[in-house]
Order: sequence, then C-alpha cells, then structure tokens
Amino acid sequence: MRTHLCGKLKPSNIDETVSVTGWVLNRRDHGGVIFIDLRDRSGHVQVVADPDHPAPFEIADKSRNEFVVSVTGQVRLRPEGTVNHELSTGQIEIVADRIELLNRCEPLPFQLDEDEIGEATRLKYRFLDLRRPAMQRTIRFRHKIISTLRKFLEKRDFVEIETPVLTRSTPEGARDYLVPSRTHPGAFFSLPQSPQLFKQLLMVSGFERYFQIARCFRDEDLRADRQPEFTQLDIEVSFMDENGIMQMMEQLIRRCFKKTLKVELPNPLPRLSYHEAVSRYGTDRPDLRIDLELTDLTDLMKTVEFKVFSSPANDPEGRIAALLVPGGNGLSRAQIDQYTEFVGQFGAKGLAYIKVNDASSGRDGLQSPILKFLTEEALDGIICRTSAKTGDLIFFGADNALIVNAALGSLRVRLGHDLDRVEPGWKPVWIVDFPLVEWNKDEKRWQALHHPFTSPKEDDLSDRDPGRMLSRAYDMVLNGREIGGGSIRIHRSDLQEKIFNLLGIDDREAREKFGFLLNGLKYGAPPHGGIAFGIDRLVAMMTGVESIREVIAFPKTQKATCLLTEAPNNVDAGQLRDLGLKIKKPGQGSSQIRF
RNA sequence: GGAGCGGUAGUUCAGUUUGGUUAGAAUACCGGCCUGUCACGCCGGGGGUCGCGGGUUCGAGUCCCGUCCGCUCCGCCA
Repeated sequence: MRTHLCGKLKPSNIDETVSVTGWVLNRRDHGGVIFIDLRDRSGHVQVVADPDHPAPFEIADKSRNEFVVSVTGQVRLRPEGTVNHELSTGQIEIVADRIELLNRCEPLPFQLDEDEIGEATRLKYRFLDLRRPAMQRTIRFRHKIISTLRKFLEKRDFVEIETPVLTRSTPEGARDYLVPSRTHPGAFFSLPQSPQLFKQLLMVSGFERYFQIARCFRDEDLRADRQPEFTQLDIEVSFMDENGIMQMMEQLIRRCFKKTLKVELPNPLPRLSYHEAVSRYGTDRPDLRIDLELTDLTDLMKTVEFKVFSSPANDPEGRIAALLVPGGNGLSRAQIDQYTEFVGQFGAKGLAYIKVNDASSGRDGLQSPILKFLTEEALDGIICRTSAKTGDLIFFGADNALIVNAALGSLRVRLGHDLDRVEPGWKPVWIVDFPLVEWNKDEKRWQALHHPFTSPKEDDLSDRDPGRMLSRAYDMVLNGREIGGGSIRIHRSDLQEKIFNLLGIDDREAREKFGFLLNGLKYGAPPHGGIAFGIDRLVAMMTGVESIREVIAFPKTQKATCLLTEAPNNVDAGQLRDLGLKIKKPGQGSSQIRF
C-alpha cells in the first residue's frame, strides 16, 4: 500500500490500494453511500464510503467543517456520467476501507471557499485564512521568489550573513522601534530600519559579496504597501561600480520573472534620469505603462497677465505644467470636478483645463473658463507644445513645483486607469542621477535624498552648489512602484566627513551616531555599493494583489496591531519594574503603552 | 495630526436617504426527508448588545454629539 497526496492521484493509480490524509472539504450522502471531498495541499480527491462498513464513521455530522481524516482504500474509475472534470482527480475516486478520524473541527468562523471575507475577520483567524487556496498560492509564490533570489546569489558567490536585530538607534529617517532591556535600565536597543551600516562594515571585513533576507522595522504610519515590519533583500558588493551592480541586479529580477511568471523583462532595463522622470511624469517612480505625459510651460507663462500662472512661473520654486488627455474633450463637468477634488488632496488649489474643440481655429476652437485670461500667443504656445489635437483636453497645474508634480503626477496615473490607458504587462525602469541632497525648509539644512553614506558623483565638493550635485544612487521602479533602491557608498572617511559637514552633522554628532562605521572606513574600506529590494512589494505586484498584507503571513492592521495575537499588549508591573520603566499615561481602555 | 468610506445573525450583506408593528436574505449551524452526489436537492428549527456611550423624540438600526475598531488617502515614511 502506498501513501499518496490527494490531488496527485491519477487514473494510472487505478486498482492500487492507497492511503491519503487531508481535510474534509465537503460531505454528502447519496445512494446509500457517503461522498467525501478530501483536500490536502496538492488538491482534491473524492472518497466513497459505505456508512455501515467499515463503520466508526465519525465524520457523521453533515457539517461542512474541516475534520482531519486518514483514508485507506482502493482507487477506481468513476462510474459513467459522474465524472467531474473540474477537479484534477475528477476521473477517479477512492473506495474507503478504513477512515480514521485524526482530529475534529469546530464550526468555522467563515467559509473557506467564500471569496470576500472582511479583512478584520480574516486577520483574526489568519491560520484559517491561510488555509484558503488563494492564500496558499501567494504565500507559496513568495517562497518561490525568495528561493530564486537565493539560488541566483549563491551561484555568484554571495554569502548570506545575519546582522543584529537588537541594535543601536541611529535617528535618521524613520522613527525607530525601541526595545528596553533589564540589564540596561534607561537605555534602549533599536530594531533596524535596515542593515545599512552592518553591511558596509561587512565590506570592510572582506565579505565582498553579501546578501540577507532581512527584516526591517519602521515605526511610521501604515499604507496598503507599507507595514511596520517588512522584508527586504539586502545586498552589498565591493569593487563594483553602479553599472556593474545595476547589470547584475536587473539580471536577478529578470531571472525572477522568467522563473516564476515566465515573463521576459527588457534586457537591458531602460534608464531614466531623476530630472527627466520628475519633469515628464511628476514623480521619481513613474508608471510607464501609461502613455500620458506632463509638458512644462513655466517659461511660456512668465509674461502672461493671468496671476495664477504668471506668479508661479516667476517663482524659482514654481512650476507650470500641462497634462494632455487625448480624447479628453468628452469629460463631463462632474468628472472634472472630481479630478479637481482629487488633486486638492495634494495641495493643488484648483485644476484649470482647456477643451480643444477644434485645434485649427485658434481661440475660437477652445473652450475653458481661463481662456479670457490668456493671450493668443500663450494659447498658441500651449497648443503647440502639448501637441493638442481636436477632441483633446489639457489640464494645468500651476503652483510650487512639488505640488504641481504631486498633483499632476497622481492625476496622470488616475486618468490612465479611468480612461483605460494602462498598457498590460511589466514596465521596469532604473531611475538614476538623483540629486545628492535636498533642502529641508523646516530645519533649514541640506538633507540626504538617499542616506548620508551615498557617494556623490564628484569627489570634489568645493565651490559647488549642493542642490545641483548628483549622487551615485539608483532606484528600480516597476509599474509605478519602487521595488528597489541603492547606491555606491562613500568608502573614504575624508569624503564622508565632507558630506557630514554639508549635512550639518558636526564631528561629535557624527562620532556619536555613526562612530563605528567611520572607524571602520579608516581601515582600508574597499569601494563598495549595494541595493535593497522590497520583497513584500515585489511579491504583491507579481501576484497581482492590492495590498502587501496579502503576501505577508501575519500582517498588522493600519493601527499597527496584530488582530490574531492582540499585540501589542499591556505588560505587568513586575516586567516594567525590571526594565526601570514607568507608564506615564496609560491608554484609555486600549492596550497601548505610552512612555 | 487631517480627509473619506465602512461597522446590523458565526460569515457576507439588505434595511439608514424619508424615525413607526415581531430587524430580513443568503450561507454556515441543528433536526428530518431524498439518495451517484460533487456549491446536491427538499422541509423545518435555533441564532441579533444593529460596534460602544450619551442626546433628541411618544418612539432610534435609522437623526445629532462623542468614542472605539477596520480600510483608503494626505502628512509621515524610501
């Protein structure tokens, strides 16, 4: 007798006596026999049993719940006319000799074959949710991705090294999760936002090809694509420049798509400068499946009478851009109002538009509330530069450049979906030539765009406008989402010091925060760089799910709690005493701890 | 911190606009019948703190205020 997986049984197994184990998916009585659909991870098989023989048949209840049984019996072909071709084993059935009940099952909190269960219920009973075929597929797909990544890297001599989870807080970027400890009252470990500093030190150590499937933590608000703990493929290599790293990494991603989805990504991946991306798409992570583009009009509008346009046009931080919507002439007033409300979210004060009823008859062929404010010359310029044709519509953004880019960039994506202009498939692109720093208005200082260890393109920082300097950073963007980002790092402590100076981090602060890295760089640190890919986002995109929660076995809610374990929870006074902590203001009826 | 949507049987939802008898449906659960079914079918039954608290009213699932929870977005965060 052989033990089989339910779904792996085939007509070639006919007459064999087999043993299968699995969950009872469904149960029916008919023709004096009992039919059981048995399911395991490989699929279904139908079991036929005589209710009297061989008896102790405890699956007796008609309930649809998931008893666990082991069935021994003979495989046979189904009688004529009863074949169900939808199931992999639909042509055969097992005639049970013996059915052993391995475990009972309480009535289920929800039906496992139902599609639209509320997410809160699913998360509370995640162990059952994960039993559903759809979840089995995505979680197993995730494993396949990770396995493919590992194999690729191992084949190229990468070494997987674990870095500490209890580490030092380096307040820069996101808020840290802090961990108190009994042995150090008043002091805190921090959970890593990324293994950045450790992987650079591993380069100093001579592990010139490192990777890690690393858990990272950030105590910031959640989104559909952001969890407080997430997984990234963390990579760092020595003696390779940005071209070498980008080539190898796009090969890695191509391999992933080929292996799991049988999709060929372009080779090489296209590249786009940060400047061009922002100028044409309003964002540094453009969705290139959508063919709409922004057109810059700032220079054209400097001299118009219309204050709404001329004022940002003459502001060095302002921008005026147009978004041409081919065939958009048919958009209704109500739709335009909706889009106006939409861009309002991003700070836009309005959404001017021009409908092109006839591109050949100048002003008379146009229709817009702002027409009267614009000269013939300005209108001609707009039509000419946007290449607007009869039947098109042009939206305008005029404001601070950040607002214009956010508003029109998001509107571009929204319109792409609403007007069905999203090309199917995958559009990856590298974004390169990032600015090294950006001006932080509130704190009145330069701030690293990537992080303070990113190498500038030029070593010589003297006499240069920091805002115009470029970095050796690169982001991989796929269908409008950033899936990975990295850079060549600074490997000389003198250059690192200059960058800290630029960022307004003095020697003492630098030593205090990053002393161990700076120290390491002094001892023959090789030129190095790396990248990190967001595994959750990548898998979510590849499986086509809306939220990364769908590809994380035990995710957290938007309030960063776990509905399954009810974490975080209050702890007892003794534990707090050990840690030297006092709760100042207990949450009212909630389980949050506030320091 | 802000904006929006939602919360009604175990589950998925209708009912809320316009307050009015005993809050419904499907599914799940329990009982019976049928019997080569496979989302089996048929008959019957049990099951509700309408998220919670307060208010208006003769009367609140429905209106008002507050609050908690889930989701989406802005801020925040690579």
